[in-house]
Amino acid sequence: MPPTDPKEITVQLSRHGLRCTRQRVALYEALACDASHPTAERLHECVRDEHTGVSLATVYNTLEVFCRHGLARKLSSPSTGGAGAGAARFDADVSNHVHVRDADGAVHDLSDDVSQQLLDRLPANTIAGIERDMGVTIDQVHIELIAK
Amino acid sequence: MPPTDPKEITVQLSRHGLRCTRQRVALYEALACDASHPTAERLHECVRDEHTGVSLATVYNTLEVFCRHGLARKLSSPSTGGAGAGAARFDADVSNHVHVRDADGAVHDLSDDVSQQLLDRLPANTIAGIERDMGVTIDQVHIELIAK
DNA sequence: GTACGTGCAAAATGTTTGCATCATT
DNA sequence: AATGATGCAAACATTTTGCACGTAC
Repeated sequence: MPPTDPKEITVQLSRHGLRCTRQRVALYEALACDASHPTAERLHECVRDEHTGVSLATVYNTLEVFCRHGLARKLSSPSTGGAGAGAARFDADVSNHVHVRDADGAVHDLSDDVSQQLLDRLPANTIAGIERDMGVTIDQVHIELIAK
Repeated sequence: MPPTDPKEITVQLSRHGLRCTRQRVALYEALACDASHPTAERLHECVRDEHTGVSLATVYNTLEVFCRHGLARKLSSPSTGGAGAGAARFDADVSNHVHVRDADGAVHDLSDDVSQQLLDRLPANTIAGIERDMGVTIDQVHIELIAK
């Protein structure tokens, strides 16, 4: 669970060697408080009201910084069924958890315990075999359930 | 396994009520023969050489048609780690299979049997519980292994 | 004081649409 | 012949970048 308290957010940013600006704290707070996996545009709307205003470019740049430091995650974009890309969605919860995409394309989190129920079932030896065969190291496992 | 033979492709298009144009057959063939989950741009390069040329707009439009008819699937876009979007990637294999995204962002398929080993482990009763609790019907399960 | 963050606007990238023309059925 | 597909160019949406200014450290 990511911190939603400005003080804790400040601590977390400092710990990663990031400067604690009003904008960054506000942006992180908006992201952490919004369970709907907001787009950059949506976050921009949230943080521009309060404070002196944050530009959309800064929202994008700062989200990239957050992602690079493991403070946020960019979700794969909605498969609209068509070829459209749509806007990227972001999540302050970087723990391994399972997503459910409903028929409208909205993404919901599964609770931690249900996520674990699914993730725990993946056999470690099969994963190890994949790592060996492909010469990679598996870092994360993404599971997404698609509703129709 | 999607058909790669022009004759079979023609049959498949007809079966879905789609017209069999040179461009569509060429595009489907290029998609089915390319295991690297090509982007629209990449497919455009493949099919423009042969034949009289295909425009990029037609590639996008046709891919959308394929997706709508269940003949192709659009993959969720690469999580570059940054905030960048990148181009959508497409796959003619619409069966449930597992993807491995390597450190460079390239997407590889797992073989059918290994995919099944992973997918079969997901407990049906947990899925059923999710469907009940969220009021949805799970249509597909996407698993993606992210390498670092 | 310095190095880094921000805002703005412009560019780069990726995708969709309108419309005239052409080809499959 | 009629319906639907295509090509082109232009519109559109999303994301990134360059540069001048401001601010946390």
